[in-house]
Amino acid sequence: MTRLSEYLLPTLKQAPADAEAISHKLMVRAGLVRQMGAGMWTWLPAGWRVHQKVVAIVREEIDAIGGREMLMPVLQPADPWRKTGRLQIEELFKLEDRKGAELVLAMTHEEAVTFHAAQTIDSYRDLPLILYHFQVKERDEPRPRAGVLRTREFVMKDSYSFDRDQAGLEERYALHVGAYDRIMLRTGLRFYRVESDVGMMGGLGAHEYMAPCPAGEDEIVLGEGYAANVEVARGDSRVQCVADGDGRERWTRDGQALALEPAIEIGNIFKLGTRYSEPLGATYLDEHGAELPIWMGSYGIGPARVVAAAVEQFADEDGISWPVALAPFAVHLVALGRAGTPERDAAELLYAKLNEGGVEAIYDDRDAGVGEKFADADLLGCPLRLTVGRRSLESGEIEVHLRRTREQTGGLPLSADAPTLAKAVDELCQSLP
RNA sequence: CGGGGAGUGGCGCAGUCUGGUAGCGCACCCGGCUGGGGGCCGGGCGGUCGCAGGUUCAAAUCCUGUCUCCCCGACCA
Repeated sequence: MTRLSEYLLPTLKQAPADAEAISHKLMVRAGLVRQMGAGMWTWLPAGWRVHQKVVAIVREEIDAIGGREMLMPVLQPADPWRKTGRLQIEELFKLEDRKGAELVLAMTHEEAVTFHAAQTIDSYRDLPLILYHFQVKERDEPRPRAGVLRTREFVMKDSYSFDRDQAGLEERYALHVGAYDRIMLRTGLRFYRVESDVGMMGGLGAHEYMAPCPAGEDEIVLGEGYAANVEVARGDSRVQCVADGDGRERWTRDGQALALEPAIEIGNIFKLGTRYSEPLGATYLDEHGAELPIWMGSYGIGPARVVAAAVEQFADEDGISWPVALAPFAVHLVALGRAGTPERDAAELLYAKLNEGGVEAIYDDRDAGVGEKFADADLLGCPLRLTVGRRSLESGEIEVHLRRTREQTGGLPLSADAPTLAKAVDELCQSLP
């Protein structure tokens, strides 16, 4: 039951002056998030619903490949970080407790999960295994930016795979590629899976999931059947990059023109190998009693970035236009007329029926003008807007407006019962991107 | 970390150059009208001007220090 009159949706006519990125402006204007400090953001009720939509999709797909959800702490002893050599990373928050013991705020959870793997995995019989959690990450970013896109604290789904050898790791990695592909497809985002630099993480391979959008921090190179991040493309012998007269770069692959697009990284997957299991002593005994290091993989996805990328990709001049899978509500019901009027009574009845039918709806029952209500509905960006006013009473129909296309579809009968309404809404949603 | 910009009511801004005790729009509260795209009229509430120190009879305004935030770049395990 979500009546706007009893909700917290602080929409704004003007964006904060210091906001630059589309997602930053719109997410604040639509009442989804508010800032507390540099790189520190609060998710307000409607924004958190969207975030949780992403979380639910991710959870389903990681569960489907056999992931086991758990929860590890953010506050951790410094020791494992010292052992893996990551204690001196500048982005790592370090602190002491009252006794002077060294602690860190985890920026990711390889140390923690490997620490526990060392404790609890003893035999080849315990493998393979996929563990994951949704947990806050803390990073002392030199420069947080663009609203929720680059923050110092954010929730991440990170999963970790454990195998007895490299072949097993390849299998677990392939399972994650499949899960990540399905996750991204389900969100409705436009995305690319690109090979990425393995950097200092070890040379076994990595991919990034990139969502093209104007606020993107990275650049990807795109062609027919080809997508790579810039670093990888530069190392590809078939790819050529020449500067033209204006100092701009022209990319080609086998002579075919490639496009350069800004994108944000919404997920990444790494083959870690024994990078963490060796220093932390995560080993198992094989059939012959030999002690061997566990082969690991690490797989991250940032729901907040998925949300921001969706805003960036589908926004228009009036506000957000969510993909159905991420929308805070499927339906934004607008009631016209004051409380006590017949049209308002009809809206109330419709709202009750939507709830009864299990439709996720936000109901604008405020005593506000039409313009304000429609403007807020456009801003918030729910895929379907249903309007009940005098016209509805005359025609006997609820007006249906599609946010993405601004299409006014044939009305639904006001007299429809709850199951019929739910079915109609569901069918409409399925026809939408 | 380098470069640039900004801190005045919840949001957007003016006032600072040329010191005289804070103003506008929106939002909010009350009353009335209106009711299909941020509507209208009237009446209100709310800010020791980021913080600290200094100069002065007097500081949002001048001086010094400091904190915070934003943008570009570097960075981004």
